[in-house]
This record gives sequence, C-alpha cells and structure tokens, in this order.
Amino acid sequence: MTSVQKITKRAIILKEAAKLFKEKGFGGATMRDLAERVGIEAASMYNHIRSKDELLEEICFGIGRKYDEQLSQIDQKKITYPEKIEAVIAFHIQMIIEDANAVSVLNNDWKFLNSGQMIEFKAMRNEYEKHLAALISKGIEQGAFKKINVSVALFTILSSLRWVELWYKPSRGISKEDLAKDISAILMNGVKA
Amino acid sequence: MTSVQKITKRAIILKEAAKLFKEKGFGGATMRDLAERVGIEAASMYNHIRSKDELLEEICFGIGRKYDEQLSQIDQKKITYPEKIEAVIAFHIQMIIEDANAVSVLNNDWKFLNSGQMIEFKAMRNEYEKHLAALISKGIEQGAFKKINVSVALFTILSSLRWVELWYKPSRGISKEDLAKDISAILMNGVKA
DNA sequence: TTCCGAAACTAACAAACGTTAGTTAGTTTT
DNA sequence: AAAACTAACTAACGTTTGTTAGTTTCGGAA
Repeated sequence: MTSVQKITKRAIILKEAAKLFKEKGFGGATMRDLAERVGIEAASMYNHIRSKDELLEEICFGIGRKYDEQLSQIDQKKITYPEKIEAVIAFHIQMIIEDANAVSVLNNDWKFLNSGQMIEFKAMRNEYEKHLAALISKGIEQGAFKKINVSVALFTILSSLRWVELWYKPSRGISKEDLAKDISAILMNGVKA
Repeated sequence: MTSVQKITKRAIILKEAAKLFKEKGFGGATMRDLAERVGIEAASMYNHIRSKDELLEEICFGIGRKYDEQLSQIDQKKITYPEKIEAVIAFHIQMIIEDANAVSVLNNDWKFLNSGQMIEFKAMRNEYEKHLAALISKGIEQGAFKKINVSVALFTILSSLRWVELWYKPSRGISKEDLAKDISAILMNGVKA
C-alpha cells in the first residue's frame, strides 16, 4: 500500500466546495448548489459531512497547516536568507497553482469561520507572519538586505504573491518556475534600471 | 453656496453599506443589519434606495471612476515614467486610506454585481490595467526600467498596494507619506542590498 | 439468497432573506 | 386651509437557506 489515496465522496465534496466558495464566496454559496455539482441531493451530503461550517474549517486549516510546514522546512535548510525568501516565494506560487481554490478560500473567506475558529486562525496567521518577518530581519542584520521597514517588506512580498491566484492560468503560457523567477526578480531587485 | 455638501440619508446608507459589506461580504450582509446601523427599519431604507444591488453598484462604480480620473491626471503630467509610477502608488495609498471601506468592496465584492454591470466593471478594470501597463512599457522603452515582464510587474505593483487596506491603521504610527515612500522604495529598488 | 450498513432519496422544518404594501405623522407647497 | 410630499413605521409576502427525519436503494459479505 504505497500512498494509494482513496478518493472518498467526502474529498469530492471538499474539492467542489473550495471551487464553489471561491466563485461565490462562502455566504453566496448554497448547499443545494454544491450538491448539484457533486451530483447528489443536498440532504445526502450530510451522510459525509457535519455542516457547511465544517467545510470551511477543513479548507482553511488544511491549507494553513501546509503553509506552516513548508515554511518550517525552508527555514531549516542551510541556505542564505535571500535564498530562503526566494524559496518562500516559489512555494507560495506552487501552493496557489496546485490548490488554487482552497488557497483562495483561505485568503478571502476565513472571516466566516465561527468566532472560536477565527481566533485560532488569526493566531496561526500571525505566527506565520512573525516567522517570515524574522527571516527578513535576520537578512537585514547580516547585510544581505537593505535597511527597510520589515513590516512593509513582509506585506509587500505576501501581497505580491496573492495576486497570482487571480492571474495565473496555464493558458498564459508562462511556467510556474518562470513566474517565480520574475516575481522574485522584481521583489529582490526592483524595477528601476 | 460654495461646495456645501448636503449629507443626505442616502449618503449615510451608502457609507454604512460599504462598512458592512467590507466586514461581512456582500452575501453575508443583510438589509436588516444595515438598517440597524443606520438607525431605521429595513423597509424604511427603500424610501432612499432602490435595492441592495444598487448599493453595491454605486460603491463599485463610484470608486472605479475615481481611480480612472486620477490615473488620467497623472498620465498628463510632464514627469518621468518612474515618477508617474510613484505617483500612482501614492494615490492608491491615498484612496485606500481615505475610503478604505469602499475600496475594499470594489476589490472583493465586484463579483456580486449583476451580470450586465459585472461586464461593465471588468471592462473598466481591464482598461485601467492596460493604461497602467502602457506606462511601464514606455518606461522600459526609455531605459528607465529593467527589461521585465510587464504583466508580472503590473500585477506585482497593484497587488502590493492592495494589502494596505488590510494592514493600515493610523494607530501603527506610520504616515501615509512614509508608507508610500517605503513601498515605492521596495518596488522600485527591491530588497536586496 | 439473505442480510446489513452505507449512501442515496423525498419531504419537511424553522429561520432568515430581500422586498412590497399599506399606513401615519410631520413638513412644505400652493 | 387644503393638498402634496417625505420619511418613518408595522406587517406580511414569497423564496431561499441550512439542516433533520424517515425511507428506499444497492453493493458486497455471509
């Protein structure tokens, strides 16, 4: 049994939910609409899931955990800080391309988590940002980066990456590697000649 | 009567609607919730507005037109292309700080416009992006910018600016001028030392 | 073939939704 | 003073929402 992932109906529902939430937003998406895409009746979905909220929760925290793990892995590598930042840029793009819908939901619909989960989510996100900010700070200390405002740099980088979700289509004919290279180049070296 | 703007109830509803839509999303916001914030009954609002959709429409196109006008004004100025881009960055930040809620609605809830208005909105946005892309292209031709991928540069800049909405608070103690300067610096010159 | 549990179905619920209708009090216009 | 207008109200409308209950279908194990 070497990593043969069983495709459960639950997984199908989650996948379609991510797509639907991205298209209509969590509030605008209805369970009947989702059920139609899955190919069963709305009521039947409750044999596989607990609630609409549970779908959102699983999407947000599932993706969130992936980000955390990847960042930790990169941080442990023995490479320079600019290389680490570039690795972060590359894996953000990879995540967005691999799991576009779920990443979009994480970015846009986390505010519909119930209050307890929302607090947890915000804590997770804060920690992630802190972790990334630390990489920038150390890079500055070592003289690898300019003496920039760390918060501004952090959010400029994170935000630059978010648009990939809105923009990237395979049809545009630019590979994810080239995209990562181009974005890295601009953020690292700017646009001015 | 020198520019004495009368504060109509309609204007109050629009202002509160922008705030509410930002908080809960267009789908998650209810007319009863909005009415409560305005201080009247939900039904009473219909003496001042036509529908919930109309609120969204007015917010999106009102802000959209402001962006268009400002960009045109900057383009007409006799300054260099890097200076024009920096001016665009400054006014985006200005817009976000002055009209945070409405800008957020434009960015996140335009997809809830009815189909006709959505087409119009997308056309407006495409034109705006084309206009801005042309500024970058000309800057490259003149040798003022590196030979970068114009689309990547365009969206990296636009996306970097969007996060200001999520991040900026007067309480952080950084002025909008300083913020514009720092963001400009990173986008123009990068982070690498 | 029989049996059983999983997974589908139909029907219905209560709550919430945007909106309309009808009315009333207060103000402005004629 | 009469008429018209403004802006608020209460009540209710017809839908749509997420979800539950009860029933049927169906594939695989005994």
